[in-house]
Amino acid sequence: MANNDKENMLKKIISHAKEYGFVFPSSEIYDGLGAVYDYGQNGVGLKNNIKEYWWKSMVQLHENIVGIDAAIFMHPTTWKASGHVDAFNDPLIDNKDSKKRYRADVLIEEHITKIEQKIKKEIAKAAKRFGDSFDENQFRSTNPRVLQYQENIDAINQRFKTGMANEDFADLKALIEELGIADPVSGSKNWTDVRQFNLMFATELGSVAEGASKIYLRPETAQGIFVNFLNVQKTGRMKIPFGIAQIGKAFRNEIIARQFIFRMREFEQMEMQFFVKPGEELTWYESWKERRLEWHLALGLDPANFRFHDHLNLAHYANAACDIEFNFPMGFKELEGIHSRTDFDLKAHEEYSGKKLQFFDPRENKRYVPYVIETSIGLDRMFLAVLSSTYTEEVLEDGSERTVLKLPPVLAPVKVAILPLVNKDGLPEKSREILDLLKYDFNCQYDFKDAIGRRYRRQDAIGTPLCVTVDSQTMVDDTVTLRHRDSMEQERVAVAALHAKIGGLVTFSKTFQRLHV
RNA sequence: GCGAAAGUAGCUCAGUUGGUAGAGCACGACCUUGCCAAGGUCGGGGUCGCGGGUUCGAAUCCCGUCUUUCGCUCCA
Repeated sequence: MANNDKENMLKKIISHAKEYGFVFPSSEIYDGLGAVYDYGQNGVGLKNNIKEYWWKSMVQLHENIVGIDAAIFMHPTTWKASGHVDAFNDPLIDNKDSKKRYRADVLIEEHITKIEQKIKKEIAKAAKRFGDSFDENQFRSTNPRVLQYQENIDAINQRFKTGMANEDFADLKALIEELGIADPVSGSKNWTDVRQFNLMFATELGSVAEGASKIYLRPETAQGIFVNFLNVQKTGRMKIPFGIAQIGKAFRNEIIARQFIFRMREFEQMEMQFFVKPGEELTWYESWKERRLEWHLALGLDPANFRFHDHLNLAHYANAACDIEFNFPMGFKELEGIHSRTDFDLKAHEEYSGKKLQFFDPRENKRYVPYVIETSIGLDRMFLAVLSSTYTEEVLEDGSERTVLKLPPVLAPVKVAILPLVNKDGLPEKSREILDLLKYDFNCQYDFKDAIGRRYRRQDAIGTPLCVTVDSQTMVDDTVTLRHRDSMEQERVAVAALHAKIGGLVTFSKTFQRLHV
């Protein structure tokens, strides 16, 4: 029941997002493209505001954090150093009956091992029979059964290696079928095709004729920061501890990418790598954990929707790691990761590039590779978190319903709607005057169509926090009604006071004051 | 990739045993009017996901395919 409600909630949010121009399926007129989405006219506003909130809170509010914007393409060796090339190059095969997934190369290697065990058995038997006079090498080269086995192994091995080298997955599958390899769990021989599971999208740089080199679309933005560590540290005269922030796209060829914009093949990350003195990393790790949660809560989102999840199985590069999880419509899922990455990345880049990536500490007269605390938040996930937790269906006192996005005002794509009560008697002209007063500082929308109540509801649906309504009294005393989205309350405000009043409600300053920096 | 469900107008859906594709909302124009959606008149919009097959005739039956959602699986 609860699951059904949640499922329906996600569906409602998806259709609301589409209906009101927040998120569209990519290339929808061609039936869409799996796990790729486009942000619409309101979505881009919300997304940009989330970026701005993050960027300013990092770069503008911290003297020791600076930003960069690294290219999506990077030198191929980057991904060797980071471990991405080797870690994700496995040919995979699924058993259709047991639904288990295996590495095709491992299945074949295991099969070879089995044959080798048969040879060992033969040798053991013969050794028993011949006693001290037994010569293993001679036995191996003369015994017809062992020779047969060995020939078999050599044939398989050759075909296996050729198949792997040429990435001939069809032949690897044929080999598995010919050898009669069965699923170790179910005994089934009902296999799918062999597929390469490579998380990175590859393309060619330069012309093929000149010997094109394979380059990848970055699967994470972090490496762009690590390879620029020295550039930024030297040119910015940065002293440890300091951070480098970056917002940018990353690409992962997920086999299964689902759940709306939660897991996409093209997504955007907001990352900050904080470089610290070795030994101090865990203190900074704790500090950033708290500060990142604070950043979320400062928006006024319900604290019950957030929780920490500490990693028990740490990745090879980390000595502490946790997620900030958010209560999405699909349940609590990772929104942001905070990782103590040690000196793994910088050390790896030192090794592969041959360049020293170290910081010289003049006070201690010592040089060291800094340790790194990473905070990495998925922008699209943040977008979904904000959208899903602020989507509200309300029943009003008179029994009517309204759908309202209770977006934090700083994030709302439209800050103010300017609405002439009637489309005559000089009200449209007056409304446009007021629009000109506000539009340079706030994203405004002008709407004269339909009854005023309906126009309020339309603004509610896209999360506009404020509506300015121009009526006949405005023509007399130069005041307007200011209508508040969440309470639906109205107040009379002088046109001259409007700009300051709105500014106090929709700009970042108040939100920033809740941050400890 | 496996399994399940779905695909008809921008949205939500109806469409009888196979017989000329509909409604409400939304959208546009005009009229009326105005402080919390759904007054009036007129209008635009769909080769029913796509491709085959059966049939005199297919949105409807059959096969294939694509896409989406959910579960399994995966997620440095």
